[in-house]
Amino acid sequence: MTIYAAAKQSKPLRRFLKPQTHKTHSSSLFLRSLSAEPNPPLQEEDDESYIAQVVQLLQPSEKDWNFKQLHHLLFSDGSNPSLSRLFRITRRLNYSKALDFFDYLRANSPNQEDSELSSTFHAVLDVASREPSSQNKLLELYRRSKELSIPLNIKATTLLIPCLGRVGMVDEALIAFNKIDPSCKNTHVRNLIIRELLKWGQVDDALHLLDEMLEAKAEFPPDSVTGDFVFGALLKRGRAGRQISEDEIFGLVVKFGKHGVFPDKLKLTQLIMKLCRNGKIDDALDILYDVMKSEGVVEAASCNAVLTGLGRKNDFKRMNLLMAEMKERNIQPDAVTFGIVINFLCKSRRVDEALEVFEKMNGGENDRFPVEPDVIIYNTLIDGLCKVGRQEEGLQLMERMRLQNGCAPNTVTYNCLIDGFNKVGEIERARELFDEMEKEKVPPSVITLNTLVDGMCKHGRINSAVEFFNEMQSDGMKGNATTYTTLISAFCNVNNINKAMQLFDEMLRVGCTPDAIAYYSLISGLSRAGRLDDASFVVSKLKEAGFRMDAVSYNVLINGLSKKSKVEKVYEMLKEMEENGVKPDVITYNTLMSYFSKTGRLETAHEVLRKMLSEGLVPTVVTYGALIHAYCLNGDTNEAMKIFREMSCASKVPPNTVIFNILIDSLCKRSEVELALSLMDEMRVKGVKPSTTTYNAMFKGLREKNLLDKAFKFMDRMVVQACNPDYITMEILTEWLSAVGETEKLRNFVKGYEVSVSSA
DNA sequence: GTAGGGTTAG
Repeated sequence: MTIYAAAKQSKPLRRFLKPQTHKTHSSSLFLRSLSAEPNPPLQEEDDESYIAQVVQLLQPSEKDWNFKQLHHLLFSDGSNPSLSRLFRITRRLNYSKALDFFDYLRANSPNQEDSELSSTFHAVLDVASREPSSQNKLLELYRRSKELSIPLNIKATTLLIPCLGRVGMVDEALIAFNKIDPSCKNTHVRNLIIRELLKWGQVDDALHLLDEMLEAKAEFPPDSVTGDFVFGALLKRGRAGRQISEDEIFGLVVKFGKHGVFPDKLKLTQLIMKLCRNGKIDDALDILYDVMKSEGVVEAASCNAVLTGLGRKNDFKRMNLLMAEMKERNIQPDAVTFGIVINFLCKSRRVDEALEVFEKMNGGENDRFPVEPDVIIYNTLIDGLCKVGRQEEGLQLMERMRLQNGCAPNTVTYNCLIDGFNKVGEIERARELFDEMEKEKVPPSVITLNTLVDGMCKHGRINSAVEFFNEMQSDGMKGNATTYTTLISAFCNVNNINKAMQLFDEMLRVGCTPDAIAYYSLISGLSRAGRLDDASFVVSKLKEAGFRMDAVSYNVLINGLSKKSKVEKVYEMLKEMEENGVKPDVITYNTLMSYFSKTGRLETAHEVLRKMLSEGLVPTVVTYGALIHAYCLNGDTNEAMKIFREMSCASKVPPNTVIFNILIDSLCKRSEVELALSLMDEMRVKGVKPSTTTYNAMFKGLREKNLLDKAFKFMDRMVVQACNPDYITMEILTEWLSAVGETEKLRNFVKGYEVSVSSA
């Protein structure tokens, strides 16, 4: 509908254009119009001939107008013609004539009123809007109206707002809107101005006007058009102006709902997705239930969006409630709905429940709408099975897929299975599956490549991995950042830093852009290898590439630097962190504390602890470990024991094996073996498992006091607990037991492990 | 629906 057609339908104008037919009138006009029916009313006939005459007079160019006759026709009885007549005359002229006529009226009309000017000006605008290059003409007219202070009526403003908006003169549009009489500000004109305000990012102005419309008893409430573009605007983001917060979105949707205006199916789903993405699941659910209750159209997609959000929050209870609600309201679940539930169960390692849902979805007796599982659902299940080590069942499910029409295994299916066999160390089976892909004409992807490369790396076959990568490359497949990161990390882990660096260079050379993870991995590898200059070089490259250092990467560097006692550099790093707005975390503080503790700087360690607490960070078992270690190294086992007692009761951080090890080692070294033994008991009582280090410390202490029986007891316990001795254990025991002629016991000890290995 | 990464104490 054109703007003109819309105007024609609105009431005030119709009153001008049509004969008066008010039933309460007993005037002659009323009778005449009645008697004239069904023929055109006389009034209109009169108007028509009058208008035709005036228009005729206006046909020559302005200088040739018959001003006398014109004046006579227009103003002969001393009063101006009706607004309706002027409007209709003007609308029959072309743009330039209309403008001339308007100027003539302004100059000559004897009793000039705002309404007359406004109405005629509106007619000029209307003419302009239907001519070529209407945009420029309207803008010109707008400027003119300001220059000459011509008041704009609602119709004129309605025409001008979109035109001003189009060229970004949104402030002017708002001024024009504000000048309209409040009682005329109908929904249509409000829609126009709000739309422009939103378009140009003037969110606050828009929301303010919207609020007026959304009031409970608003005179001009929102309509479906309002809803349409407001909901649309709520979905867009990152455009000019401030962001509309999720809370505002929720509030608006609710208020629209109170006026019976709801987002359409698609927008509802998108709004819900947006809310869910930002953690506003409760709001998303509220909106969904609102629409359901108002009997709006809700389809599975909207419910699926909420189900996804609930799944992410691990809220299985409400997932079930929503599905029950869907059933009640006859909202048919689709494959995606089942996929979400199955995926949730698989990711929570509840694979058997996932399989139950799967069996029910198309075969269950109580389901009115059977849904065929699709490839994605099969793949989800196969991945779920593989992730809990049931890759054989995964294989069976793949066979079952082949039996279902249109559900052939694809690349993802194979990738999941290959990863499954990799994770349990069955590299050969993984490789066989890869070969099977070629036979089955399922193309491998870069993920297939990376999965196999990772499997080989994780099982100590880095060279095979490189070889395989090269083969794939000669087959035309390209690696990506993940491929290189996998290999780089693998080489770092075996301390082959040069090879790692070489791969990084290769990655750049072949035009594969490293991502942040690639940089982080190399930085970590270099730091751990003590090559801090190389590490900081890579840091500079990371920054050049536009990535940012995060707390973890700084921690890696700080740890590396403190291991090399480069304290000044550590402080430099801390300063840089602050400058870059990266807050030190618990691990940063723990790293610092353990460095100062190890180097005997107890006071500095305490200072770090104070700072950490003042930052609101909660000490962990590692924090206590560092502190206890510091006191032990200072020879103050009493204070160490005091902290040990405090940590479990006051701070509720239970000590772990490492804490006990520190204390037992220190006590044994100070010949307080009895106390160490009592800690061993405490470990048993508290269910903290001793490690090889624990036993080694204990054996050293016991040897000093020659407490053989106790040593034998611990040797038995090590065997029972399958706690493997290391070379230190063997050194202590061999030396001690040989010296006292108990080599038989030592032999049995070693044999015990052989037995446990063979039985396993 | 599938792949890669880095941090602290003995």
